[in-house]
Amino acid sequence: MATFKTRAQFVADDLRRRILGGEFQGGTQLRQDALAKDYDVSRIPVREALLTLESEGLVEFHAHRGAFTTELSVAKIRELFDLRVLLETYVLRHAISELTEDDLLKAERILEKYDDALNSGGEIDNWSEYNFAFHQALYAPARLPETLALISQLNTKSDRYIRMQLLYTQEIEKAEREHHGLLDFARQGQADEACELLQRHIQEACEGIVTLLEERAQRGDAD
Amino acid sequence: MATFKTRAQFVADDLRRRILGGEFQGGTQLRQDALAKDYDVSRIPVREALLTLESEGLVEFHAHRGAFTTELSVAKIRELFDLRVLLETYVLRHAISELTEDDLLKAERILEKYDDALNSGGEIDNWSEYNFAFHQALYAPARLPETLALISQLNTKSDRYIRMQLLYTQEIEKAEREHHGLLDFARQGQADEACELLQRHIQEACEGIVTLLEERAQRGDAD
DNA sequence: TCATCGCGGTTTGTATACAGTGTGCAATAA
DNA sequence: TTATTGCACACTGTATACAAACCGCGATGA
Repeated sequence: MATFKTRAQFVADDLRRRILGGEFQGGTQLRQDALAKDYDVSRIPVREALLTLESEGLVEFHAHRGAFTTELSVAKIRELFDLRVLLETYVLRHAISELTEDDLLKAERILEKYDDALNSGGEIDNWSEYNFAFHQALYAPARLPETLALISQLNTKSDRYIRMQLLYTQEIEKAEREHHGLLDFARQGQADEACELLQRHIQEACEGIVTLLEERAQRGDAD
Repeated sequence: MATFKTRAQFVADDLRRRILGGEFQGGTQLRQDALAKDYDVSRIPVREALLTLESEGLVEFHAHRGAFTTELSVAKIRELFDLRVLLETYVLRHAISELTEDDLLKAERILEKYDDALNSGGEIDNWSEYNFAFHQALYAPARLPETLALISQLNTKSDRYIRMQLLYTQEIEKAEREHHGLLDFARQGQADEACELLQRHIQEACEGIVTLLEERAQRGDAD
């Protein structure tokens, strides 16, 4: 497991972080030469990293023109979040019927760490990771690895927008309350209630993002 | 759109065809050098092709050990088909509420072509393509491109097993009848009935594959 | 004025060459 | 005989070098 990273993987991981962190505007071209100099490697591992990111939906290749960061339309964002509702409620329901005490403890521990981080100052950067880790922990007992991989894929694609919303609105506390609610329902085996809460949790986040994007579009903002 | 293929894309497309066609046993190593000679290109485009196929789930990379074709466990196959049911009934329901006469005609035309191919002899090789084209045509009116992309991904991953089932059992006629049934329900706007049929259609194919794999495992077959 | 063509520079795509890692076999010792 | 070490080979991962495609700008002509 501790298989040490190849240069291409390293570049892919770091570039993913930078893209999700909002360092590039949507649609900007990622010059292979510049990236190669950034990381002090040749263009080969850079190209391979970009291919990986393409498969994750973060960049797009155009033959002989290179790689560009992607930008999602409002319609696509809505579609992704609808898919998340479909897949995540599906897997949550399966998980709840298989939950052990140990699973609950693990999820709880992540939630606590996240609470601490929240109280000790707004470390928004890795909030996104905590958030996803909590959801993963809650879903893991379902033992549906392919499904979890799909969910992970959808989350990666929409991650930039989730972060944006958290930066500009103060919805973290709300998300936190809902996470506690999810865990409580799960502990009591109330699958229907948990799924309903999860659905609202995802849909309201989506609406928050959409209104933010539309406000921005109306102001003609580029930043 | 007629953007001409790069060598890497060409290799990826052909290699995908070969893998899905069953040319390689699951788990066999794909030597970059050998493939490069096969296609008379250098190893660079071969590596990029393999990376693309990795993102499609057809091969797996192990650092410093190369690429191996994947093999799915029965549990994973079941999981993939369950996901197909979930996503395809979801998108079919959306499609039916948006269907135009034109959409129906397009789907019908594909079905007819497929009927012809079936009557004029068992061209199983591209049956798989017809099958997927028909489903896509039926789903297209939903206008959910991200969802269709996910469905396409799931189909690619399970394609090898679908072909295997078709080769060893005589289920094509059954699938054909069900396709006509789907189209009829769609035409009449009977979403519930269509989704139920679709669900059976997918689940029974899955069971066929699973029994085939289990028979094979019991016989200790390698081929 | 505006469209079209062509050319040079820039950037991507690919071949070749080299470095680093894993693997298997042989030699050695217990 | 069996376990272990070390070496050689094979293959992957990456750097460098070259070929080909795109893009922008200026010249040319209607």
